[in-house]
Amino acid sequence: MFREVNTKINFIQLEEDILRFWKEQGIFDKSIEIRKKGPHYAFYEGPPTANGSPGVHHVLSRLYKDIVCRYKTMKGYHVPRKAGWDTHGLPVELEVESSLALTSKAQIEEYGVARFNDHCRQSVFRYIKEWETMTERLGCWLDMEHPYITLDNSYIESCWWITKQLWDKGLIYQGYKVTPHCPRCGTSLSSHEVALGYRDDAEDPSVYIKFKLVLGSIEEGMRLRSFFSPSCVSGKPAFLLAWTTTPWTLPGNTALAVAPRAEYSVMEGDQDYLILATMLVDRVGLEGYTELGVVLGEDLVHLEYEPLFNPHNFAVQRLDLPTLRVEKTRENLTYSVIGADFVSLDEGTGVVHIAPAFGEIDFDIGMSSGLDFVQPVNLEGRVIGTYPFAGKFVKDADPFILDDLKSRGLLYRSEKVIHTYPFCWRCETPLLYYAKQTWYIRTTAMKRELISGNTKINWYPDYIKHGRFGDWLENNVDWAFSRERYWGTPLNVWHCSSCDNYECVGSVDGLRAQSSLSGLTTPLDLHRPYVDEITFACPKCDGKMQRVPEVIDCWFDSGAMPVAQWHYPFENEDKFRQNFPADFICEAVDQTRGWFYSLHAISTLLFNRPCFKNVICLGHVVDAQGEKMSKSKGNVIDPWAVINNYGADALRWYILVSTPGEDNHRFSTKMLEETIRKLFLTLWNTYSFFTLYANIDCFIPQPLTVDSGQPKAFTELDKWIISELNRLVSEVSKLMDGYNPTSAARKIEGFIDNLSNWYVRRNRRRFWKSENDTDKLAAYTTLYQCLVTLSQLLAPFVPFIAEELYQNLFRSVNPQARESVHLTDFPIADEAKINDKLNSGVELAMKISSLGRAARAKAGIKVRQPLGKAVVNVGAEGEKKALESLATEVMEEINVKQLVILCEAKEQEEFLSNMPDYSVANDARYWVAISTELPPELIAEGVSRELVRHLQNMRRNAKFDITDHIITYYQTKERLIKQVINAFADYIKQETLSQELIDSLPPDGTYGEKHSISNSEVSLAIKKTNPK
RNA sequence: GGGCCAUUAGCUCAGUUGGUUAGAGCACGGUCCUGAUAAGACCGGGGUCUGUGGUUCGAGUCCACAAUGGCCCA
Repeated sequence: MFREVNTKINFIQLEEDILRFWKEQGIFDKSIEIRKKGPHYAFYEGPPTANGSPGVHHVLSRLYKDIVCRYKTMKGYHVPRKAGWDTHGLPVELEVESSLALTSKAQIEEYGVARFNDHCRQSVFRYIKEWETMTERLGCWLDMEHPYITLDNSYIESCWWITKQLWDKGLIYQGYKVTPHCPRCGTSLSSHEVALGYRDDAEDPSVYIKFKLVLGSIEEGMRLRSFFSPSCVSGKPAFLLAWTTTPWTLPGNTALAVAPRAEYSVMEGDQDYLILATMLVDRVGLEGYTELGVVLGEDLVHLEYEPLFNPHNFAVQRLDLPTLRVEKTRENLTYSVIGADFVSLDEGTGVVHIAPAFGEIDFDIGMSSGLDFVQPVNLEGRVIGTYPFAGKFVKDADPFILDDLKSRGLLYRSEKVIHTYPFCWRCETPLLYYAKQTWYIRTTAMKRELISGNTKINWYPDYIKHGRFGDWLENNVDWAFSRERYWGTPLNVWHCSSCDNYECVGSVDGLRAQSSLSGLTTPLDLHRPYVDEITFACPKCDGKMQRVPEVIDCWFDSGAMPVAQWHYPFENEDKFRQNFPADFICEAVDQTRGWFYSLHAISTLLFNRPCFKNVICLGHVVDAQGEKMSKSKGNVIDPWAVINNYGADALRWYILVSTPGEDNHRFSTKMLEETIRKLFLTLWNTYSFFTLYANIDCFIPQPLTVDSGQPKAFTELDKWIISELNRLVSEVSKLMDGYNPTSAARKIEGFIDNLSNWYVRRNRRRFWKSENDTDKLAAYTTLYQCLVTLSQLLAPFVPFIAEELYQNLFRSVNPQARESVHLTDFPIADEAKINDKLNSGVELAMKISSLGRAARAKAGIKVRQPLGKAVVNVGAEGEKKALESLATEVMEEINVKQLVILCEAKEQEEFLSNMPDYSVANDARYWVAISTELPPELIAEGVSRELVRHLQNMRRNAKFDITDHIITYYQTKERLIKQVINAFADYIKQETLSQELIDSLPPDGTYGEKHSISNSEVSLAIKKTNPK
């Protein structure tokens, strides 16, 4: 006997029970243990940043990982799933900063780095707990008891080993380069962090600045000379007109750039001359100026101009590039005009202000052209020196700078502009492009290997490979991987201030081996500030080696996980080898530049090979309107709310089925509810239907094949659904092997629809008929096999409901059954049972039935009223045969006594040209004609069916049990009804489980109703024969 | 500014190598069926397959350009 299954189901309760069962019996561990001898399938968990509660948008990748790993496990693979937590980084620091009300690095240091980092550690562990609870409740199996945690000493030590490897290969260098710098956080941002903070509506000054030409620098013979003939030299001054949106960079100006090939106009006004690109004269709009003449950009190159602010006058150093030597003070400092390809003639003036201290291009050209380097701003973004606006934050200094220039007649025009500008993604401070020393990994040295390694990776969807990721690799730049922060893996480089020697130490033992080591604490904590205390003797000069202040980018931490999760190479060499490279990883598309890249880069640099073979790249979960979910918009959906209302399976299935993985997932609770109705209730009702009747008949499942037992008992429909089942198994396996769970799940949904709405509906009679014959057994066996196989097919997707089906249907009656559906082998399709002809035959039968019903509806004849004949056309002999073998089904569906199938075109035409009492419905290929003749015997039969229907409804209204036998009383004046009851007595009795049909007043204690059938009144009453 | 992806019914999505009248679910109106079903069936309204050009005997599908949205990069 199967446990009784209520048609009303509380999925929440069910899931919690199953969670308990898994936990108590250690099913997850067993699922890995029993596959130990199977082929290994390596999975890498992309560590979630433990810096916030998980939202429904985090569920997506958790889910896909779980589905694939569960599937592979059932396919016989050994799939350990080590959890991981990304615990370092600026986001953690920011959260702690705000909780401690600290607002700057100075305040953190005052507060104490040790205490500060302690808070970071605690904050992280609080969130990890939340993530664990959520993961478990979702039914995502992950070994969270043995996770890798990036803050562990062992993890850090492995990171150190990696940097040491790269150091030894000469792939790490300290560069003086421009990086996007957050003056508030006091650190550089990686390009992916910068990308998070672009704002399209940033308002900035848009100013035109006049740079005074040194007319004496116009040499004899230059074209320009003709415009500034001796008379002019003593007269009006000449200016180059430049445009900028960052006035605060002007004190750092050390050159102006022009496009050598472009034409520049010399414009004459009352007071002065202005020079700018001819193409842009109209755009700039020079009122009161007339064009004096045109020269080429190259004619301007090498001209000298006066700096707006001579740094020497404001106590700011002037350095030489590329040597960075301090230049001597010069009173009459002038700078040169240079020619450059990048000068755009789309906006501005065609004269570009160059400040190598700010801006990547500026710095690069400074390096290559040997410009001066003037840095008038410190790392907090404040102006230094003795400028009138010194001490101000750069953006606040802008108006003062402009006032200053205006008072000196150097500001041509000042406007505002709305444009795109990057802001710090966490604290919204405007980023400054700032030249400073940073540690780099020379990824460009391995660019070719990065690209060729990528060709060996299977991307899902595949266009990421050559699109987003491929492009990213093609445009690879060195990885700025140091951060001037506190909570991170400390950069393991020590510096000797005496002889400027740098040493990279790749392990704790490596430190211990240094002479005169001091500061290594017990217990060991490799974080700041403790690690900063570690000093040792310089092997070159015996000076004191001190660690550099930087920590490592946390993307480096996560990218190091293939190595560091095992504390390789210090231990676990076997584990590392076994799990490298990964067979499968999966994250959202934003990780192309994040984790996907850091994994690939580190692996390529270390081992010259990719470290993952297959990667699913998911879209994002957005709200029902397609908007990104974010705390600030307030449209984040709490996964707990969804789970507590609908259950984890519902959430899983909805996310999976509603949208293909790579697309954005619009999350709508309304659609989720629809999903539940569509799949879960259909499946559940089929399941409950089966157990209900199987228990009534004491069905004991026999060997589960269609051809065992009594082959002749299996009907066409049995064979059909088994054929469909095997086709489903085959398709689902193929799709899953191709990492496409969404399509796989949709196939299952289609099958369940067929099973419930065609197989079960068409076969109901076989289940409730009274004889316990082989036909009935065949029906049970077939449905049983479908449900048991479904439980296995569904297991990776909706592990809870799958477990319920399996436990009740299979394990309860099989003492040897595996303890859980998740310990079973994924079904293998029996290709021999897939009968394509039969499949398309049934499809045709469905089509014809549907047209038949349409034809009846047109004629206005209820389906319950039997009709004589239906005539259909088919295109080919094969179709005719297929339909003939399913004629009974079609005839029952459309309730006709005879089905005529016309195949020959001639027959069809003949029939169509001469059919008096038929109603026809058609589609592009087929038509179905139904005879509308109603002879008395058919009307009588129709009445009998009306009677049966009313009696059935009465049974239900009277709350009789489905197996209760009854006695039926009737009273009517109509002869028709009486005749029908007599003529169809056996039929009525059988259908309604009536032992007798008595023409009399009902006795007391019966349930009665009055009905009108074809305008004939009848009173009916029913009574159980053996009321309890 | 550049790249990738998407755009099919009111909504959510299918649509195979180009080939009959472009489909499904939800929602709406009507009818029917039903002792598993909160389900299902049939009919109806609802489509310029985002637009414009091109290739082709034939384009939702291939190509180019454009628009809108999303993501990524600057």
